[in-house]
Amino acid sequence: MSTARRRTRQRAAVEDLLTGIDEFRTAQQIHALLQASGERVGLTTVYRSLALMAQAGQVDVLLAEDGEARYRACSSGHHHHLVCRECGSTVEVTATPVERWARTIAEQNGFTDVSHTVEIQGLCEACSM
Amino acid sequence: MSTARRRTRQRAAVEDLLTGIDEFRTAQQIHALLQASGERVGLTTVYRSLALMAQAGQVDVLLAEDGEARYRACSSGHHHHLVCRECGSTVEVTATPVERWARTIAEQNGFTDVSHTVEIQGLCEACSM
DNA sequence: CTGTATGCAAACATTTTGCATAAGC
DNA sequence: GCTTATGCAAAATGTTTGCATACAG
Repeated sequence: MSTARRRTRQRAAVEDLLTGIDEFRTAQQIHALLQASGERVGLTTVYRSLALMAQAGQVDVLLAEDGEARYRACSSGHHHHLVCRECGSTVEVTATPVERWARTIAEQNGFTDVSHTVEIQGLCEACSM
Repeated sequence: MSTARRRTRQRAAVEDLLTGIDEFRTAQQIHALLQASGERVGLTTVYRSLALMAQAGQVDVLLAEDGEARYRACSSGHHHHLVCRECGSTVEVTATPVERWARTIAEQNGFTDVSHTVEIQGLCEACSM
């Protein structure tokens, strides 16, 4: 039953790349970056590694408006993102007041088993110049 | 330059169907429902109609975790949704405190031109029984 | 009549899967 | 050596587009 994860070159490559970037990147971008840096990793493997990491909570997944998923290495624990529309750079933020608000609203409407999605988009300082 | 929208049978069919439902539905579901009700409308047209309506603010679009877009006729004006994970039924909510919070957080981090995404998921009363 | 709308089929893009091979433990 | 991981090619999915035809104004 234990997932018995194996440490392979390609898996490590994905992890290493991801920890070196603090912006959200698509699976295909990550694949391209690996190729560019000389690592030979199949696109399939990139997808599979990202899926595993996401499940393990090692990366955060964001669904963009064009339906493409974007990945980023993130601190564990519950948090939300302030993302730059232009360059994809990210600030992790906590939203304690929002958490409370969400729960209250949900309860008032008879909803249970509540979760939520909060995200702020904008232009970061560098990109707004 | 004016878009000169034309009133066609199929366009009306999509609008009518949508106003009769208060749950989020995918384009393909909408297409299937139209077929089932005897209306002959191409899937392409459904997509095109929904895109137009979304642009005009007549429907709200939601991107699900599986990358599928979901549509729903909505009140105009800025609002957010409390959605049932199970049946897709929806309650529109306003989030004034959250708006303020989002703006503040963004400003504190030097972000401008701010927008946000807020959504609450849960199980509605009917589905939690 | 002129130009927008439709619908089919084909194109597209992203992600997933089947299966044989390679490799970790 | 048993089992998981990889990688290619092919499939699956959701959506968009080219183009000839139909129809609204």
